[in-house]
Amino acid sequence: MTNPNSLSRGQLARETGINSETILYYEKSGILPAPPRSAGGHRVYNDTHVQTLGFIKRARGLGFAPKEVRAILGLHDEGDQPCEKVKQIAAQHLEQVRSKIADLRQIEGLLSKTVDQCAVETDDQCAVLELLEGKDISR
Amino acid sequence: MTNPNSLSRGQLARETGINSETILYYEKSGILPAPPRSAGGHRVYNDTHVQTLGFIKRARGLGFAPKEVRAILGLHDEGDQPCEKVKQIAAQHLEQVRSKIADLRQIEGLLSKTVDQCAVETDDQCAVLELLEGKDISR
DNA sequence: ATCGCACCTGTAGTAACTATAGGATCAAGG
DNA sequence: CCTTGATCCTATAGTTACTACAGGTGCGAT
Repeated sequence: MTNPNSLSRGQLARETGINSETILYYEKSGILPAPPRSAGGHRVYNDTHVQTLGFIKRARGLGFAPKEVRAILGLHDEGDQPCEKVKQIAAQHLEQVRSKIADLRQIEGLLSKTVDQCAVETDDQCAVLELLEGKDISR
Repeated sequence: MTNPNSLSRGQLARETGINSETILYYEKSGILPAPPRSAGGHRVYNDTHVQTLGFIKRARGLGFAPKEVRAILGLHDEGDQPCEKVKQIAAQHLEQVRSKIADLRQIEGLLSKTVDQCAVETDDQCAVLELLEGKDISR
């Protein structure tokens, strides 16, 4: 039973691998619904919170910005016709991911070339520094 | 003369494309040396500031974290034998870039597959949502 | 000399958390 | 049953890297 239906914040944190302070923050920021409370005022979470946090974690893991996650979760609740909008958000995100990959590839090429060059020219001047100083290192 | 030797903060901002408030912030955070002042207390920048800001901008553009930039600039000043340390920072950064690319590639694959699938299965359930809900979409 | 823009300092806001302080509650052991 | 220690509560502050504002002064152009 990895899914008991009554957990404390600490248990929820351990269950989901999300920092227990972060859980409070998620509640404050409206991304996680406020759970019922015990007589003494302690939060009592259940399966749906485990699921929602899992959703958030996976989405963040896929690089969706918190804003996007909020947007998706919001749609989820509204019920309208979420698929279209979710797809739209996902497609847009996919584009961002692709352009980020392209950027990083370029950076990678430049950096690796420079670091290699640094290994060759023993001392003279640092190729990395030259790159950062805006010099043309293509020689 | 794209490089006059006496510029105001606004001019420096325009010259480098860096927000003029950010220039103040860089000074406070120790990444940009404090310039001399005019009689009335206004900052008077010069070429070296233009260069340093350019350096910072390029490094940030290459994805170096501000911490790393500070580290590199610090070495620059200390003079020790910067090349080795700079190379080390750059190589480490390169590794990070590469692993980020790998992560993003995986995300890209998953997302694009899912979005495509979403285009096919007209309505039923949203494939993107199913992915985020942790279901196995590989079918 | 004056007008208005740019500058000054200092503070607050932003996002997304993380951490702390001081006090209350819960659950387990004696 | 009652104590004790872990966990929880709220509220506030710190973090990073900026951005924005407020209220007041300097600077350059007319």
